[in-house]
Amino acid sequence: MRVSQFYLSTLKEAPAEAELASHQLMLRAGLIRRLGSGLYTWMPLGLRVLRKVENIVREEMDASGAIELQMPAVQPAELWQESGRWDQFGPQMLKIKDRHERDFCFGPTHEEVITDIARRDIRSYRQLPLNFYQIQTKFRDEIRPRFGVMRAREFVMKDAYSFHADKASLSKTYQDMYDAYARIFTRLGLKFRAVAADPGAIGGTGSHEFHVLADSGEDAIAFCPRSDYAANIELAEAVAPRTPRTAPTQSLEKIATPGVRTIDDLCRFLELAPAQTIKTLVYQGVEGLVALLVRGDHVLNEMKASKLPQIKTPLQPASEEQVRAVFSAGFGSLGPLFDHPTFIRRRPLAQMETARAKLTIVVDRAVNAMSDFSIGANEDGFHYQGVNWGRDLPAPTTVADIRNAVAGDPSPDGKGTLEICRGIEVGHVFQLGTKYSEAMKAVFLDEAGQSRVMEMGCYGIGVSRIVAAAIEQNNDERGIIWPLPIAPFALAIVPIGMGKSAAVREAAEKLYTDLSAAGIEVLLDDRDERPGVMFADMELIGIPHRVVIGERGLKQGQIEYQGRRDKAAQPIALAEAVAAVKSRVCAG
RNA sequence: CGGGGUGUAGCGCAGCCUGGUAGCGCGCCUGGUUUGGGACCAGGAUGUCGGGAGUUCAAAUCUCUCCACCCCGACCA
Repeated sequence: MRVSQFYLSTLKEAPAEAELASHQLMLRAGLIRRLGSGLYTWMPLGLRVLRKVENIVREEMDASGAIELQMPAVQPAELWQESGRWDQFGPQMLKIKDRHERDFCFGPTHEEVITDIARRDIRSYRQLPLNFYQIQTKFRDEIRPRFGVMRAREFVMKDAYSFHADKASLSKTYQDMYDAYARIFTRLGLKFRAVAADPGAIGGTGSHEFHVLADSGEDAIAFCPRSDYAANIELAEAVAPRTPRTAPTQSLEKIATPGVRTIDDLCRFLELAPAQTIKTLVYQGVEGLVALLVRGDHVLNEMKASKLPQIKTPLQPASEEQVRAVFSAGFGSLGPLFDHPTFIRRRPLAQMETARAKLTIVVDRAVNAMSDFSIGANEDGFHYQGVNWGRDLPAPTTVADIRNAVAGDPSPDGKGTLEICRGIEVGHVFQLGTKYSEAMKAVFLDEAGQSRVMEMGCYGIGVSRIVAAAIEQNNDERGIIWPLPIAPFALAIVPIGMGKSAAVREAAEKLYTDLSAAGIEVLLDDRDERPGVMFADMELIGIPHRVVIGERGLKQGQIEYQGRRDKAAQPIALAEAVAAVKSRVCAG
């Protein structure tokens, strides 16, 4: 490709709307242009990258035995009403009406459509298993689209859905997909990690996410460097501390803490470490309120909390009024000392009793192991210090894992200590089970002639997100550094003064022709711009390999080669240029 | 949805407080000189100052309202 016949539109300055490196670079390099919130045009250069990602995904899906099809982006409401998700999916789904006022949605996902296909087409166990996939545009009306195509509303996704006669077959395909995903992200040249994940809203049993590792990632991953344990922080088990509760050394003391509202305030006021305090978080329970006790330096895990049998779903914090009615204190001075004689002063006991009787207290494992800690006194402006379970108040009866794991926690597999890193979720595999096939009556006849519900799996890859994630992981102050497999071009030829010098022009043209014929994707910068402009552009758009041809070198029969990550250029004899460049490009 | 911020030429911004009819850099166009790291000289084009309403002799500037976009939050009591 010649630059003069292509379309490059680079920007010197990043548009103010972009914060993240990949977003800024995608705009500056002219890969994408924004149309509206979460809506992007893929410009020619960006589209080349997107297609490369798609093709790698397609090749590996095909190789794994999946079969490509394409479903409509617009889907009738009836299917979604049948699965129960028309209302359940919520405002993320873009609902539209046709001219007859019939309801449709722009598909946020395709379980319903594919299950409809399966129930119409598949009759016998002999037809199973099957794994269909498509690469297609989805629309999800995100609560807050951001970071360009990283979290866009309209985006390209590879989604696959498998159908099985039994769970064993589902497990096998699930494993096949897991392996295919590992191959895909390896081929894309990305540093990634597969992590155990929560099946979430889509439902089902087993689930893994694939994350591209990047500090700017929106997800936190807990992993153990000494084993293969890795899980999304939402799921990672926070086990009890290695050291059990120690005997009390301090005496109980009630302290006036005027104006103290947060754990930070408390620690400053009492000169304590947050790990010596307990925060009391109050939520709506199935019956009455539920107090969740988490160590001051820990973070409540909402997903774990919402799964507690005592908690009313969806997880909803108690109001200040509700809290006051039970604890006789407001936020900032709450604590668990329910049987302590100093508990509750301000209100008549009778009024308290009913609400109090219904209160449940759930204690995190780490809290259970604490001694000599500090908590709210259930009286505005007062805290207790030197509190100990079993002495000042009863030992906790309900202990559960309700917090996020943190770096330094013991690994749940017992093989070391957890570390935390951040990642961008680019793939997710689920074992759905029969959630959709049952709701939509996708059945088949087994060997015995019995009608049975199909087992299902589903497998997604965020194709457009991968482009952003790849940049997030591969860039420097000059711009993008594409991994070769997804680079829009493998090699840039930069001729210097080609308008003036016939020798430069001829050498550049010949090299362009020869290298193209050798199967290399070459971008020839034939704009006759000043060298600095061409260098800056080729670096910004991230072409992995570059050859510079100038009169200066040609006089010695030489051209220059420089890899995008190299510090300096190295001379190459013009006579051997094709072979020399080809070997470098093929080396990666 | 809550909080904060921004909207002025294609991009980045100043001007707004203190009202007098719009400017800078980059980019773009023409001509010339340049050509190994985002050139230089000369000339030039481009704005319903986000929309609407109001105040005023006069509004980019003040007031109201709507819209769009960005950031943070929507666990941390």
